[in-house]
Amino acid sequence: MRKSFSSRVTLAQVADRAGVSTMTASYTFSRPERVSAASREKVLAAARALGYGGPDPSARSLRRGSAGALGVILGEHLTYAFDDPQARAFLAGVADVCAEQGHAMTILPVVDAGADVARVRAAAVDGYILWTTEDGAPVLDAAIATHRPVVVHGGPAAAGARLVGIDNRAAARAIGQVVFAGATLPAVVSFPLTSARRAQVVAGPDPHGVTFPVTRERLLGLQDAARDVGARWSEVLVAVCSTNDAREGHTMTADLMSRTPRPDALATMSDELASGAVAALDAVGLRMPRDVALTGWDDAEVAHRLGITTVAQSMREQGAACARQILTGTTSDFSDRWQIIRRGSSN
Amino acid sequence: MRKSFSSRVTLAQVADRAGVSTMTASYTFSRPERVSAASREKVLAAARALGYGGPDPSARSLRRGSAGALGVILGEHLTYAFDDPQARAFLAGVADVCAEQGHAMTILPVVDAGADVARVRAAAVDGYILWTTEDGAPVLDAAIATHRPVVVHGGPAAAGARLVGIDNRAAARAIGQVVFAGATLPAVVSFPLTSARRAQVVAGPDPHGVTFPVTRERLLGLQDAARDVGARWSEVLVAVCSTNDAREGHTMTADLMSRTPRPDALATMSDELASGAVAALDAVGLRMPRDVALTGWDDAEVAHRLGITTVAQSMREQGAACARQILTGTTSDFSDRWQIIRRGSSN
DNA sequence: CATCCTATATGTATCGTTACACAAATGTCA
DNA sequence: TGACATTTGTGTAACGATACATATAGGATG
Repeated sequence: MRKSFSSRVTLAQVADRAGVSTMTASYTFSRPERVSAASREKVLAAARALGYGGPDPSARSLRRGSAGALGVILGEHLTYAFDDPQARAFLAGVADVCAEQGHAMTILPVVDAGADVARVRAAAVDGYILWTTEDGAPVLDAAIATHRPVVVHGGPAAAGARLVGIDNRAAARAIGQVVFAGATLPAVVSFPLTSARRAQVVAGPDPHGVTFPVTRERLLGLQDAARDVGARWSEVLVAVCSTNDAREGHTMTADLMSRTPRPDALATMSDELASGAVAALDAVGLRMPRDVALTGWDDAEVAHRLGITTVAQSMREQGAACARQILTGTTSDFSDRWQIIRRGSSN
Repeated sequence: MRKSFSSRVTLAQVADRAGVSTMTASYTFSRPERVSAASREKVLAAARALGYGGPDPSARSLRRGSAGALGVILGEHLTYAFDDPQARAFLAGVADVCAEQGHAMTILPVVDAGADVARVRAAAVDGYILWTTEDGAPVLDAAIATHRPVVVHGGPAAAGARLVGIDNRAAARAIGQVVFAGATLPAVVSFPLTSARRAQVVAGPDPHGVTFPVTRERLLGLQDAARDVGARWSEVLVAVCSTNDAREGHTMTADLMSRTPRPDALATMSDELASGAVAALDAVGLRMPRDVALTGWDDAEVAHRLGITTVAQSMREQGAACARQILTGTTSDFSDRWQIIRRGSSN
C-alpha cells in the first residue's frame, strides 16, 4: 500500500550513481546481454548500494503494454472452487503455462456481481480465463469489454471469447448409450442446474432450462442417449446435486434408489459423484453392474480405484491450452479429446 | 499480449468526444460523485460509443502507487499445493480479505529457483504472502528486496518480514504430552523434513536438521513432550512422509507398525496423515486408544468423523490475517490461537 | 447587495520505465 | 588502409492515468 515511501529508488537514481545513462541501467535489468560486462557490473553495484528492488512492475507494464499476468475467473467462491479436483487440475495446467511463459496467475475472487465486474475491469492482466461460467454472467461481458483476449472453458459461447472444452453433448450421448444400454429405467446424477444450486430429484427436466453450459450439454447428450435406447426422457429421474462431491453424490443417489420403480442405470457427471453413488449402492446392497449400471466422468484416480466406466479428459491440458491461447495465440481444439474408458461398472 | 492494438482507446479520447477535460473523464470512472450527473452521462456515453474499456490498470497503478493485487507464493507446485486442504483453507482466507478490500490475488507459481526469483521481482503486487517456505528460500529474500510488505506464514522468520502462525512448538508439546502419556514407545508421523521429501522411518532425528520451519517446530515440541513423559528421543521412531495425504500416512504408518518393538503412541502432523494412519491400524487389527494412542492436527472434518484428538487452528483466519496485515496494516497474534480437541483416539 | 462557501471543471506535472533511433567505438575483412 | 558490420551507449518521447492546485459559477447568508 504505502509502496511509495518517502524514498523510492528509481532506475534513474541507480544510473546516476553508476555513472551511466538511464537506458544502460534499464537494459542491465531487462536485456543484460545488450550491455557490456563492465557497465553491467557498475549498474548492479549501484543498485545494490541503493537498495534498488528492480524495475517497477507497473511502470514496466504501462510502457511495455503487457501486464505479465493472466486473469482467472472462477465461477464460485474459492472455498468451493478448490474443492473440485477438476478445477484444481485445470488451474495447475494454467499455472504450468504461466510459469513457462514467465507470467503470473491472478485469481479474481468472485463474490457478488457488482464488485466482481469492477474487479475484472481493474485487474492488471493480459487476458482472462473463465471457469464454470453461467449463461449471461456479467463478468464475461466485463472481460470482453476490456478488449483483452478472453477464453471461456466449457461455455457459454460469446462473441469476442474463445471456447475451450470437449464436446460434452457428444461425450454424454456416447457414455449414456453405454450405461443406459439394456436398462429399464435410466437415471442421472447431475451437477447443479443453475446457480441456485438446489438439491432435488426431478423427472425429465428440460435441459434448455439449465444455465450452466457444461451441465446443459451433458444433459442434452444424456437425453439423446435415452432416446437412442428407447427410454422416455420424461420418466428419467435426474438427481441434481448441490455441489460436486462424494457426500452429495451419496445422498442424492440414496434418494434415487429409494424410489419405485428403482432406476437400474446411473449416469453421473463426475467421478466424485460416482464414488458417492457407489457407496450409496453398497449401503443398500446393490451390485454393479448386475443390479445397477453406473458410469462416472473425468477418469480421476478414484474411477480407476473403484473400477468404474468413465469419460476420460485432461483438465490439466485444457487449462494449459487456455493459457497458451492467450499468451501465445496457439489454438487447440478439444472437442474430440475425450474417450470412454470401460471398466466393470457398466456392461 | 497484443494489448496495444493499433487503436487503443484512452481516457483523453473519451474526454475529447464528450467535450470535457481529461480530468472530468477520469473522475467519472474513479470518483463519480465528484462529477455532475450531466457530465457523467456525457462521458459514459462517449466511452460507450468509443468502446472504452475503463481506465488502464497499469497506468493507474503507476500513478497511484498501488498495484491492486496481493502476491501469494506457494512453496510447491500448484498441483501439490492445492491438494492440501489446509493450503486451500488458507487461500480462501486470503481471497476473502482480498475481495473485501477490492484487491486481486496473484499466485506466483514456484518451479525453479532462478525463474521464481525473477517472477517475484516482476510481479505487480502490493505485498507478498509466503506459504510453506523452506529455510533460506531465495524467494523470501527476493520478496523482501522489493521493499514491499512481506508476511510469512509459519516461518522462517526474517528481518523485513512479519510472521503469522501459531506457536507450533508449544502446541506440539501439548498434544505430545496427551498422546505420549503412558506410552512405552512413542512415534511420530511427520511432514517432509526437507525439500528432498524422502519418505523414510528414522529414529530420533535432530529437529535442527529440518528445513521446513513448521515441521521443525512441531518436531521440537514433540521432542520436548517425549522428554516430559520420560521417553528417550533417540528411540522415538519418526515416519517421514513425502507428502501430506492419507495414502502416504497409511503407508508410513504400516511401516511403523511392522517394527519391533511396535510403537504404541502416534503423534501425526495432520488429520490427513492421521486418517491414513487410522486405516493402517485398522488393517492390522489394532485398536485406538487401547493398542495405540493417536492424534492428528488441524481439526479438519475428517478428524471429527474419525473421532481423533487433534490440534484445532483456523487456517482460514490465518490466511485472512496475512492479507489484512498487508492491505490494512492490522496485525494479529496467532501464537495462542490453537486448542487441543480431545476425542476418543487418545486417553 | 456584497461576501463567503460549495460544487464542479480544468491545466499541469508527474508516476518509472522502455522503444526507438541514432551516435560512437570497436572489430573484420579484403 | 578503407569500407562495412557489430557492439555498446545515450537522448528523447511516449505509455495512460491521476493528484493537486487553481479557476469559475452558482447559492446561501446577513
